[in-house]
Amino acid sequence: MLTETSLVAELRRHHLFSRLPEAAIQEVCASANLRRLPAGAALFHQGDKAERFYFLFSGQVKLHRVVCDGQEKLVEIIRSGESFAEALLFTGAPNYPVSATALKASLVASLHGPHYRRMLEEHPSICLDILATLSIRLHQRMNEIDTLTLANASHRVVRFLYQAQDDSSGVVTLDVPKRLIASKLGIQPETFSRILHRLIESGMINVQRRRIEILDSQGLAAYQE
Amino acid sequence: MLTETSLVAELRRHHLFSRLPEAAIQEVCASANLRRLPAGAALFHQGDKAERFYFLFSGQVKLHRVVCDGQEKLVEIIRSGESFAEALLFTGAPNYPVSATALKASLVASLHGPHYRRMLEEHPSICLDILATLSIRLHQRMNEIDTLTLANASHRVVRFLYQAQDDSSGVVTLDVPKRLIASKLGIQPETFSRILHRLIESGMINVQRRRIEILDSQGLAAYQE
DNA sequence: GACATGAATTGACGATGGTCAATTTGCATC
DNA sequence: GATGCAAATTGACCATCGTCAATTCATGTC
Repeated sequence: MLTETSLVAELRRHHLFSRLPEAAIQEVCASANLRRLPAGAALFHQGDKAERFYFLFSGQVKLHRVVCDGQEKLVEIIRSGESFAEALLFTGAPNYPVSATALKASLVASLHGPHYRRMLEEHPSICLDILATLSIRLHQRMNEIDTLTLANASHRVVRFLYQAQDDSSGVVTLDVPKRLIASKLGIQPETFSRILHRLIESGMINVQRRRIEILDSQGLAAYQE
Repeated sequence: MLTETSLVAELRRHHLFSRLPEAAIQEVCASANLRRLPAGAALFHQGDKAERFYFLFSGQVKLHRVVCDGQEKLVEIIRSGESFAEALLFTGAPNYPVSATALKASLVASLHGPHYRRMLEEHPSICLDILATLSIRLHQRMNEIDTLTLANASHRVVRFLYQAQDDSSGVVTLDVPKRLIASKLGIQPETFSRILHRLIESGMINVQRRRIEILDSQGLAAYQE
């Protein structure tokens, strides 16, 4: 049961809920739970039965998969205000394809999938919004696939820097450990470190802790070519 | 204008249209074109203005992208009965993110996106079906990303063989040239050839032309580990 | 401030896979 | 069957990246 008005108000701002009439929101909240996760706690595991989806009020959650040789692969970082595992509402897949773990202490709403789905069937106009979100995510994935098939690791890193620029200000602020970035790029932490170093030496970027400054944007672009 | 009844009937079997009332189908067909493509012909190019989406009646079409260094990357093979470029209906993206080229002589319906979208807004119940399709595709992409981040090329090939089995009969029939498969796996044709050869030598598979037979399923699984 | 723990870095080494080139095979067309 | 062209294969070589190990650095706790 989710009652606190400030939290419900935050939920309403999300596109999954913004067009639902008040009564429907109330009903969804009635079957919702609030969960507090300390840093490092697991929310669900890959393969678990998937009846619930989630909304992150505060904190940070990572979605990750274990691939065959036991290695862990970062799929996505969830930030406050975002929903996750909602795609399962529609596929009918019975299990989560990823694991979810809190990176920082987090506050999440756990929502009942089938319940929400019934709401959706009664208010189908929202579907178009959701379609838009999913389509965009599909393109993001395609972009990632591009990045991963780029021949060498340097290209991937440079491409990542481009895409991660906060606002074309030339500054990239990493909000997760570098080894997770490396995992997402499909390279080893050591390799990531070496490539950054090479870019520093050639005067293209400047790195301080988790703050990366792009000095020579054209040079980087040329490096990609 | 799409009039031929057998083609319209085929269109109706697709989930994008199956739930539309007759009148709506008629209207969609009124703004549709029929296009015949010889093998090798381009349907649209990456970056083109995206006002239309497509349905393939017969033949084979590839969706591909040109990545930065001029190399071409296979995104997807479209087979008859499938629609493509329909995700753009919802994102509002103005341009195609891929190019489409006929691999074999093909017959496609070219449908007007905005027109169809208006239909959808009037019959929102179909949206749930479309949501399901998109969600499934999202998972496929995630799987591909897994494949691509697997450490080495052999793993990718083995994984591909597993996923491409027609019906767990242990037979994989490639319906496109091997170099396109290699492209999709993010490796070079030469490497693909060598890995297949290695698998043959170790007695795990048998290759005749484009027909690959999996002899030792357990052995392959172990190879993956 | 000392200490502990995990992240990041750096070096050395070796396997993997890309590149280039030459050759063979398969397929379609005349 | 002969010809031409693209696909596929094979070999040799080398750059790249992963692995292992040691070290430094950062962060939080007592």
